[in-house]
Amino acid sequence: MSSVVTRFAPSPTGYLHIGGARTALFNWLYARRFGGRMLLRIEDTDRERSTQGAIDAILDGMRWLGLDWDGDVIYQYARAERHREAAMSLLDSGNAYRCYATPEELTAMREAARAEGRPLRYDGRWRDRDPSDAPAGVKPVIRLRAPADGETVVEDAVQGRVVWQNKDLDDLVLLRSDGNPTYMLAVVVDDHDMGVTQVIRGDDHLTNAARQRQIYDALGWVAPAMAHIPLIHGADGAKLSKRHGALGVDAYRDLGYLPAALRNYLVRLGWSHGDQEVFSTEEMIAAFDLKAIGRSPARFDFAKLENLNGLYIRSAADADLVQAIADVLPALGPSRGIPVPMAPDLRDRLTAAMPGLKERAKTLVELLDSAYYLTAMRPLVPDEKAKGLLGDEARARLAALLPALEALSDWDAAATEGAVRHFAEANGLKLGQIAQPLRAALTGRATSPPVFDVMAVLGRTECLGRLRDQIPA
RNA sequence: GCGCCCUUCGUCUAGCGGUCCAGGACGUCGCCCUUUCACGGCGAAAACACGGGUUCGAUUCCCGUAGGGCGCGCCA
Repeated sequence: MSSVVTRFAPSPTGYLHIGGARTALFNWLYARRFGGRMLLRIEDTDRERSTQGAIDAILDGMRWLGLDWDGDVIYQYARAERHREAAMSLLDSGNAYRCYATPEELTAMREAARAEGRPLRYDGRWRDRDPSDAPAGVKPVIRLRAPADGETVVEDAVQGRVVWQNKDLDDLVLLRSDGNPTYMLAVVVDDHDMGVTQVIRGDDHLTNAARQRQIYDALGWVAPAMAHIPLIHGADGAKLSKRHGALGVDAYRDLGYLPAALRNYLVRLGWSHGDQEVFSTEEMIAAFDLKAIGRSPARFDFAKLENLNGLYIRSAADADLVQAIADVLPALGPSRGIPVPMAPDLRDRLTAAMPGLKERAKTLVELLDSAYYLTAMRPLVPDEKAKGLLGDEARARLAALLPALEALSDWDAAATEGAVRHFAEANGLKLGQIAQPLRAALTGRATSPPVFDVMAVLGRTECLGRLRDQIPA
């Protein structure tokens, strides 16, 4: 009874995209669910395209999402010698052979096949050829001598039993002509050596699973259990591209999404647990199950993510939200009118205003925008809608109200509300007729948290000042 | 072209042969609450791709068709 080992194995050729993030999440949940470990392996055998920047972005993305891995990060390329060994042993056992076909030759072969409507597969031209035919000066690749007949079967935890006829699978390259392993070989050797018991990855790898199964068999190893999860599509149903939501997770952070909300959204994309929509991390771990993963691709829906994010914002602690804003602030740039880093007194006022603000924001960015009134300098510049609320009549009312506010000894929400309500009653006004101009004068906007709460946060001096700014001379 | 996979409201999904004139959530619309906007509450419209079987009975099982996706690299 070996304990569960999963792995997340991104190739460092770009940021951690949303599909990769979900794959990581599922691997993480599965490992946590069964008290196992999740390993992280960077698949950097493509020396041309792998970059340190991408590695950093992936690691940062996972940390931000709260997905930790067990043990050290494993770099696949560092294990190339071990992969070569495996290829050589396959050569020795007759399960692999040298192929001297040049890249140009193979391209021509594929083009001819395409033109004639034949399958685009390597034709095995060196499979049984005598080594003495080897052309001089051509460095060979090493190919797997895959079984020609019969079938290859993958028992997939999500896809079920999937069967390929071996005649439809060609002899894949194990070792390139420069002696470096291919992905197909490296994955098999690494998963085996790392003791991986459960592979969970995107179903773009399903065909690879069959070919990898053949390598396992040739090596005489037992293949890990497989689970191929459906891909995430864009809102239009087409493959997720940069045009849709295929942003790096760092972009979601900068858009003002909370990691917990993104995790919750992602886990419900393709997976379900009855009618439950909201999951704490603990609940997710307790409920996660490969069997409940669907087989059809899911479309990414920003509206639902936003809704969930709003829910997480509303239920977050005020201080945590202020900290979260402080954290994204540098990425948002100076255009928000808030100095970076945030001054301590602003932090305090933001925290005080948070109960009213968080109720009406779906993202941290909205939260920040709605805090405009806290940071705005006198005299405020009202936006168009606020201007509409500050006509001559409204400003005259504010002028009439001013003395009552000035006379207040206590300045809290209850006191100001009492004064304003009394004023409205005495003048035969509906509360909105005075509260709305008040809001516009104090916040420069037509919408805000409850205006008496705003007044309490802003304080007497600032409020009276902003009111006088609007009163006709 | 060949192989594999998929197909329930606009979207994410529940459903594992009768409980389904199909349930939940987001979104949309309406009403209520209300100093604005939100939140919250109540309600509405909205789906089993199509055609054959199997069965007393199919959303559920099988086979086709159509549509979509993925793969077919000395990329991963």
